[in-house]
Amino acid sequence: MGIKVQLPDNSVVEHPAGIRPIDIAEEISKALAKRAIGAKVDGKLWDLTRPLDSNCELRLILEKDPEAPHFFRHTFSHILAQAVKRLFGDSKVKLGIGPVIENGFYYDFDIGSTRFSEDDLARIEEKMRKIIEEDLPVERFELPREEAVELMKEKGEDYKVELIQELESDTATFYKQGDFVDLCRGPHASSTGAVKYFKLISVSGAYWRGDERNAMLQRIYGTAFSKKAELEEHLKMIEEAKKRDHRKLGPQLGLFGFSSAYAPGMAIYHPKGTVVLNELMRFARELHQAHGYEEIDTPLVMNEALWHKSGHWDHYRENMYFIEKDEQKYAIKPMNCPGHMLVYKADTVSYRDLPLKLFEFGRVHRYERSGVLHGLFRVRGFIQDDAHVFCTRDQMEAEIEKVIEFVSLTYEPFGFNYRAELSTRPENFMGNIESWELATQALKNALDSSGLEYRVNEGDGAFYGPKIDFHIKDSLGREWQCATIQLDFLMPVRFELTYIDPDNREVQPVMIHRAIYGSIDRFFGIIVEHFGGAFPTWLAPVQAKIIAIADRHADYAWSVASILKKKGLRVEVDDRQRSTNYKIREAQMNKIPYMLIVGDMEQSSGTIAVRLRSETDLGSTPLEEFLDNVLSEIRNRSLESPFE
RNA sequence: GCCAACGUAGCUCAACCGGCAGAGCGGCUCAUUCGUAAUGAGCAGGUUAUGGGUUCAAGUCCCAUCGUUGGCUCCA
Repeated sequence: MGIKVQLPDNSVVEHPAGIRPIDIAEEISKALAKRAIGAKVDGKLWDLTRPLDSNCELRLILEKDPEAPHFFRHTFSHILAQAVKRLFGDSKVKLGIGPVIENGFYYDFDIGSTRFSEDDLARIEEKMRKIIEEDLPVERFELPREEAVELMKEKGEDYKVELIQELESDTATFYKQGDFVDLCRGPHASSTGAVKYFKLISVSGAYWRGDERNAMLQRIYGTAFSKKAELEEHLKMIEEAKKRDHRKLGPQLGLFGFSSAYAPGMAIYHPKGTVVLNELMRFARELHQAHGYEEIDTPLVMNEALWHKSGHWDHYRENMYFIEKDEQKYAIKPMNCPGHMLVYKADTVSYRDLPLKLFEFGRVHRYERSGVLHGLFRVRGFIQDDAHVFCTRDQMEAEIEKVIEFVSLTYEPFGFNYRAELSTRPENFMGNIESWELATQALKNALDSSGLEYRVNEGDGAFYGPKIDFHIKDSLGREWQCATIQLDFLMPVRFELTYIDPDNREVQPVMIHRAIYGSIDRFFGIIVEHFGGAFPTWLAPVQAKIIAIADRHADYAWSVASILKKKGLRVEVDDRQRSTNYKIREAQMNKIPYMLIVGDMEQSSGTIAVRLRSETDLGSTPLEEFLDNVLSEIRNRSLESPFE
């Protein structure tokens, strides 16, 4: 019986059933067969050696194809498991799961009370290289569920047994390479010799199936690429990321610090960091004012009763801090919404007042488990640029569109790429399905008309409403969640919010909860890493450093400083008795945008010698010319210096 | 919270098998007056995270606490 196989160039070849993609590749050319790592059959990833048994479309996956890493990374994870079994004993090692992840793979192991050490990684790597050298063929086979369970029981693979028993299909797929057999959906490279460049990265604990009630397994992470250069670039990127780490740069540049003994999880902003924070807030404030938001300020500490009413007591208590005084119980706010409710309710609202937009730089505190704290990215106290838009149902979609536009305006001066995610109704939702449908559709429509790239996360919304999250891609390609737009069905009900409609009836408003920076602290951390500490001039804590060459230039340096300061520039004078080289080096390492060097020449001609942190030396420049350019650079919140 | 590693001067890191806590940078003082990434000399700086234990002797070994770092479904 023949089957018809359609190739990407639309040609169709006929072969007997059972032919393998690798055979077809060889028929086309030996070289092609050698370069192929896998195949795609009717859109599904397929092993090169897995027989084709019906008419299909076939595409070979070469090293350069985006699907290629899936094949070899998955095989790497099996080689890792095989190496661990060889080193620590087949019967001692129980396997968890070993999937492909971005840039690499991992495998979870249960090896009893033994722990992998960092040194073990080198030994395991060595053993892996040996398995690659052995060039073991990777073979796929299927077993009926019962037999599959038998096989895994026999091998003492308790976790695999659990997985098979939960399978939906009647058969389980296995892959075998030499003495190693693993339950696996596949696909894989066709032999252990077909994979090349990898490195084991780290070892850590991981709960079986990510549930902390389950056993703690040990996870080994690895990274793998098809080209050596790619692997090296990835490793270099990790190094680069370390250099840009805001936890390192922050203290180094005098921006902020942490007092782990006295305030774990709370950032302490020093003068320079506070300048940046204030600039971020000034920018946000300008935008909010221009877009019809009214700024408010609500208390940090409010009576516990408020939090019962808002529902936070029921749903968020674990993350809240409490205080008792005068036999009254108070909570430190973890969110700003209840405070905003009080502002809304202070007056009778007319439909003419809508949309009503209340905005606050709200400082919130949330208890986070010690293990999840991470620099400024995950803290226990932070400031949100938080606002609530109250509007009618008819206004809802237009208002969401405006917020999406607002996100783009806010991110523009930072040069970020970002994308959105829409999260829809979860299982434990509140309210009725119709409003959920309506709201989700409104979010979707607004996203569609924005032209923004977005992904849908079904069932990932908050219990009180659907939401859009925005993820910023930084200069190293890593993503961070910042802005969020959430519809809240719960709060207007709990606080009995109303407005008076044209027919003089009380109607419940729609409430949109949104933050653009999200947490200003996290956003700060992101831009520290994004710019590697070299902030655009409008954000730089010190915008210009005036460097006097010798003592006799100090007065002139200070007079230049005073002129610049009067124009609102943030300047410092360095008239210390150090060499010019020393002072330039220091300013350079502090990533100050402009170094203004003044000596005899400048003093006599009333100029300044401008050096950029990019090391460009502009030479003597009239003060006016410098000022005009820098002031407009700052006013425009430019990313680039006008002198570049 | 859980698993692992770690915690020595402001920072980066030494201190062998348990035997006098040290260096560079930074800071301060003095000399030097310097033209685009480090001038030289000197001085100060420590209850080795905290608390307990073992020992003639603890930064080092043991226990506890606190903190930091990497991770804790990207679902065979």
